[in-house]
Amino acid sequence: MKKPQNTKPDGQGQASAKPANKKISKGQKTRQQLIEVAASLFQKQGFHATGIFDIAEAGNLPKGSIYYHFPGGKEEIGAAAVAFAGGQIAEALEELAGKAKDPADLMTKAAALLGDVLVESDFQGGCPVCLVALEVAGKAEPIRLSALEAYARWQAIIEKHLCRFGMEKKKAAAQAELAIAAIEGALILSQVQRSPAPLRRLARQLTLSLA
Amino acid sequence: MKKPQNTKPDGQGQASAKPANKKISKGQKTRQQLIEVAASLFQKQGFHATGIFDIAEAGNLPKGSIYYHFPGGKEEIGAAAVAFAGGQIAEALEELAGKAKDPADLMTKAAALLGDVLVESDFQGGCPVCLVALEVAGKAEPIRLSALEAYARWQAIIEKHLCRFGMEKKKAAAQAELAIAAIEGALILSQVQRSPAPLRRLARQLTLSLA
DNA sequence: CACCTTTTAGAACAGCCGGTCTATTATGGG
DNA sequence: CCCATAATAGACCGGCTGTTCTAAAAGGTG
Repeated sequence: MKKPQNTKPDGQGQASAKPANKKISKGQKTRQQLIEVAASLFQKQGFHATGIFDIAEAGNLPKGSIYYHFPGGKEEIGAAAVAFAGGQIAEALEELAGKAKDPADLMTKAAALLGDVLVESDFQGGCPVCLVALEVAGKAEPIRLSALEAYARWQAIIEKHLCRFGMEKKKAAAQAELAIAAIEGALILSQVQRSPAPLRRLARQLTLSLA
Repeated sequence: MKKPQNTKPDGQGQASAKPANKKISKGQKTRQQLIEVAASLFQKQGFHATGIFDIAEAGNLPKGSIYYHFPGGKEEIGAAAVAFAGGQIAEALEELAGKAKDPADLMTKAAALLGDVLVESDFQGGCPVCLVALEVAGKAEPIRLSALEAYARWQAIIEKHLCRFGMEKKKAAAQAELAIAAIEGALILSQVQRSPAPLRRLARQLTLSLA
């Protein structure tokens, strides 16, 4: 985790002079693609087991070029990937929350979704936010912050949903936090057991405490 | 993860001929010590971020000697460390279960214990079982099995405790699984938030669903 | 087309990692 | 006290890692 500095694309570069942002300069597109493949790799293999080379290869780029898009190195990629993955899950959760007919339904559907992803990936696709955040705990603040935001957002979505079905705000917040923790934990159990059963059972059990 | 082979201490060596097991051959003691320091390092830094050298150093041994005690290399150390850490937590849990005046009390005390460990380690000491297991998911079966056993044991302890307080077996099993998942998840939230609050709130919330 | 910027290519590097090997030193039963 | 064995010491290796650097190509605007 050194501190390199390139002929910088400004990180999120808003202020280039001449041939700049009409829409999204090719570089931003490449950067986004790299974030996506990185998120996928981190989810399956974890942060430390995924090399810069792996990410570059998956993005069809020589590994040296990675540092053009991410001057901050692996840490910057990690933070971006966690933020992206967290956002993806938030979006999925929001969609489910919109369609669910009640909180119990939401829990069941969310657990089912995570279980499906897990099974389809041969139990490699757990929660990327959790895995990466724990791996670098205390060593990469930007990554922690990305994870923090992801969890807050998920919790807010569930909390809002609970409120919508008549739960008072205070209780909803606590229940939402329990739901996030329980699902996260059940995902781990499912991964370790190589079975979606824990996730399924948890949804049922969580539902009971919601009644 | 290669497959080395030494002039073997038989892994758990029961069958040496001449100068063998009166009590615990010094080697077994060293091995145990290595497992303990490895477990501690894995808990704080994770599996991949912890080098063989780190473990050797912490055990006051040159790194080459590690392979005398663990012919299976890092994977064997990992499996042993996870099993050990899992056992330690199980023992602590059993002690708490013995002293707790009811299930709610057990949850509260368990969460408090984990929270204390977390805070004292500057939020580096999460759950080693979870972290290591996720890091090597799909790549080191022995480690997965160690984690599996740990979770099963924890769950059994809680289940038994719930039964002791009058819950029917089936429901107790489901509640115990929820408790494990929720605590595990809350530990992650606490670590990411750098605050023991999630763990504390979860214990309260879990208690409600127990009533 | 000319020209400056953005972006990619790919080599190079120092350092570390897991693992192996052999020589040496403790250990402890006979 | 002897001697086989257990255990430690420490050098060594090939390979990989994150990172840096410079040169070339692509891109797009005037």
